[in-house]
Amino acid sequence: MREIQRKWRKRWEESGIFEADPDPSREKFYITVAYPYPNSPQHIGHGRTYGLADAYARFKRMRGYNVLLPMAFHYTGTPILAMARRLKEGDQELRELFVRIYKIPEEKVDELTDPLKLARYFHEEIKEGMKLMGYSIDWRREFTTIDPAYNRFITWQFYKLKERGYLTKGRHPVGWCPRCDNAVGQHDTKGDVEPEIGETTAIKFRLADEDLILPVITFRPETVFGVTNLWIRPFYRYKVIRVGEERWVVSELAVTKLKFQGFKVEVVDEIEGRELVGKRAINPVTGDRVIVLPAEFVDPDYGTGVVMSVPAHAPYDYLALVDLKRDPSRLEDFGLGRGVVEELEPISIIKVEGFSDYPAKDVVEKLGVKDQNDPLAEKATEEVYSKEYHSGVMKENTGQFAEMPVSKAKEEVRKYIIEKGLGFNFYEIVNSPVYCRCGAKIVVKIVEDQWFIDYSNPEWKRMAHEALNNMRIIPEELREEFREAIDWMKEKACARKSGLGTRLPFDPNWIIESLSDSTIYMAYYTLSKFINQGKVKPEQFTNEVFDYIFLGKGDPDKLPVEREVLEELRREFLYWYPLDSRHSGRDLIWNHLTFFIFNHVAIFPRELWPRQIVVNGSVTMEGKKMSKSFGNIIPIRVAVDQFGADPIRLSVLGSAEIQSDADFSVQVASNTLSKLMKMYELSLKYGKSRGEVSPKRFWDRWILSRVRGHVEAVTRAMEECRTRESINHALYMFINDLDEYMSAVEADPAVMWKVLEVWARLIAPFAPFTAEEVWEKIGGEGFVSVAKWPEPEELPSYPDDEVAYEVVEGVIEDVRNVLSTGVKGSKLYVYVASPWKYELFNKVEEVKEKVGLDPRKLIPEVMKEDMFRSRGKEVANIVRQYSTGGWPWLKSADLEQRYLEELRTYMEKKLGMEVKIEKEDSATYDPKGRAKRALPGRPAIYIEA
RNA sequence: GCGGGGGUGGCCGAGCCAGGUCAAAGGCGGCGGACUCAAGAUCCGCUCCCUUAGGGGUGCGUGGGUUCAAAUCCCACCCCCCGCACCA
Repeated sequence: MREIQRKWRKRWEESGIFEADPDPSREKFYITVAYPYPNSPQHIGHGRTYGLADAYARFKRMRGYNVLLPMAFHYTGTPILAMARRLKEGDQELRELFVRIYKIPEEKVDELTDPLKLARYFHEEIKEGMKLMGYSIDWRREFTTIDPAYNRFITWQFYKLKERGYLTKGRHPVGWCPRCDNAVGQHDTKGDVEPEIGETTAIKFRLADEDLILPVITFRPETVFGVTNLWIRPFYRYKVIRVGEERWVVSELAVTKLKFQGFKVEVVDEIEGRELVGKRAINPVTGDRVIVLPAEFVDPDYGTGVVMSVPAHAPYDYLALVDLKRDPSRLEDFGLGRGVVEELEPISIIKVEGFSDYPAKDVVEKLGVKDQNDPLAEKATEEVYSKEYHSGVMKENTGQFAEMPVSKAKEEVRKYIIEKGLGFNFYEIVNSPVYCRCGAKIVVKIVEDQWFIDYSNPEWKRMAHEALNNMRIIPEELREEFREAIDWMKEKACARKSGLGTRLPFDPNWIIESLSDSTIYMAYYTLSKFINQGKVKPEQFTNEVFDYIFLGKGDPDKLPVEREVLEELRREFLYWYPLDSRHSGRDLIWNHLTFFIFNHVAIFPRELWPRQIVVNGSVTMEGKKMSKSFGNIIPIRVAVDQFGADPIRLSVLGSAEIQSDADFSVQVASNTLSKLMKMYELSLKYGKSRGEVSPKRFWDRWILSRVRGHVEAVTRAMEECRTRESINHALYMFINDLDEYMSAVEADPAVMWKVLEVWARLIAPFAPFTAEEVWEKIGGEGFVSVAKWPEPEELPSYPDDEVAYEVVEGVIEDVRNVLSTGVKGSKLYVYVASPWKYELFNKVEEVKEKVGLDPRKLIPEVMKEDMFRSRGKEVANIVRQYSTGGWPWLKSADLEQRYLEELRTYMEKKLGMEVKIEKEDSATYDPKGRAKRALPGRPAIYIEA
């Protein structure tokens, strides 16, 4: 197998059969797959999308299209940087992964601390894997997204977007590491945690007797009406800061947060939390005086380090209050009497169906939460929140918000607070603490001047919908999801300060991020060939040149590219565009694929909008999700070495239809291999037996007819990328039939040759190596990869023979059924039904066109004829049986009898009994009177010892 | 919550759009047999319950409905998975 793979890889490469150039005489088909991100090797999971695209490309190619399938590499972004850095920092876990799972030599790993080397390394690794898998890619068009020419292309794209008013600038919150002074994404955090940013409302509580403000933050501004007290950490030094004319008390980290969120703050003093304990603060919304109480659970790193307490509706606050009531002695340390606590009672402000006035209390009791440190408290909080949010209504003690549903009040109260200057917007890391790899806690920074692509633009959305409506989506079920995705799109931050990629031309501090520089690159493949061939220099790609190539604008004589080359570029682009099929994984619907639609409609004219999107599910490994932690990721190179490219291709594409997850299993792969080997061996045996196919025997006709059926089925299925069904027919069912043929009868060499000749072509999109080898062995011309796709018409059709086979199989099954009851016998009598029953069946077939299969209508209709009416009851019974849907049957008793005779020895062999064919009407032997049970397609049987 | 997709036999999974040959493809697992000294691989048969001459019952998340006929169509309910971004 390895030898075969090597051989054909080499021949394909040398012959250049997958290199596609414009050819106006042929219809083109342009397919692209999402290019890989080279920060890890390719594994079996990638074989899904690439394998499908390749099989589809090969199929289309064989159907006569001039097919282009190019490939490039996506270097843009930060993960490559982050990974190289981790390696440099000596991350053992990562090193282990590289060495043990990715099988990278130890000494090589050290070199990969350089991000570019890392990218290049995996780039080559992935490319090698693609070649090993036999993908029919035109490598002349390869590029990376940091190539100067590509950068120019992206630059042009962004000029276009700006020109059309699709770029905007604004404020935007991001996760930020104060120590590294940089934006932090998931891959920059310890444990790869995505920092989730939430918008909270900060509410300013002013001390009653002092000019100090305690700001508190909350996700539930509407609960401000239920505040009973504030919590402060007693033994912690807070900062006193000046903000405008006001003096605020906040924790140290909060000072940083406020700065990053655009506040001008100045630290003027410090104050110990306990100094504030016992003081009264004014609830700015209600005007209530609430007491400041000490609580160790207050985390100074969360929010402002001061929190408001709403015991009626927040389980944590309720629990804290209960604890304090249970043991008020702690308060004495702060010079507070017990009375202070005793007078604190939860204030109910929300009514919820099925709960008392104090939902927090209800849920805490229901779940049996012990105290504030009980992990169940989190769950309780979620439950209360969700219940109140969705079905809660504000009570009459909430002033203008009374009777408002909580979900609405939340927004209204928040607006009110901000408009009246009683508080402000504050962003917080929801899942804090999240740590940067450097160890610092991540905060939220409001980035000013952030660039956005404005996908919220209604006119743009309308065009995107239009494009979608004219596009074929495979599988069709996902169209709805695309619709949603388009509607849901809003401004997308499209640039960041670090990472690899292209700089924003009009604001070079920014680098275009990776999802935004990969939306229309399919157009660029039509040009990259010329760059790689040296026909054009990157510097020659000016905006005006692109305008001409892609949009046909401008004066071609005034451009820095020779007229001839320029026209060639334009022709090349116009030949391949529009894109015929875009392939990618399911996870990219909500970003890449939708951006792909948006950007195409933004930049290109209607006639160049993409025609089709194909989306596939992922791959599991022996039924389990692939993940680093399971250690079940097999790099492609390792897998190919172990199982062979064809078996991997077949088992991944054959195990699931497009929308669901495929599974890779070692067992299936090795079964597949042995099936392929079997066909290969047959090609050795029958490779030279080409001859005229003149099927005289039943089995010859049958196998040819069946093969024809498989050709039809695979062709139909592949047009819709249904690889599972295709492979089922092209491999499993095909071989089953062939086995049946060969075991039933001595194979006819000419028939075998023909069957193999068709098979090699049928399997070529899925198992190209084996197909080429078989093709060669049978003396096929050229490469099977570019041979003509088989047409059903190449094979004869024998529907009667196929029906006869099913009838006989039915008989065999019935006999086995009877034998399983303990009956023993060595002779089988098979009785063919009387001719009048065939006439009855014919009649029913005819009548059912008019009245359907309803027996109540069928029977009277049939009874109109005397010959049936005279057999009244029997006919009624038969019709009733048949009206359950019917079964395959041959058109006449003679025909059925002839077939049964022809297949008599087959039945004898299968059943190990002597078989006699009799007629119902003239049975020579029928001791038990079975013959009368015979029906067309269901001969009666009798077994005798 | 909103949006999308689903619930099928021991498990995975087809079938559902176009209702009838659906006790329901295929695979895995299990059982039995052939081959083998043996194991593995391979091949053959069985694998819901009852019955034992090709029969019957139950059955495709739950409950209703439409129909001569429902895994498939309609309604309601329950449950599960995925997405909700600035990140590849």
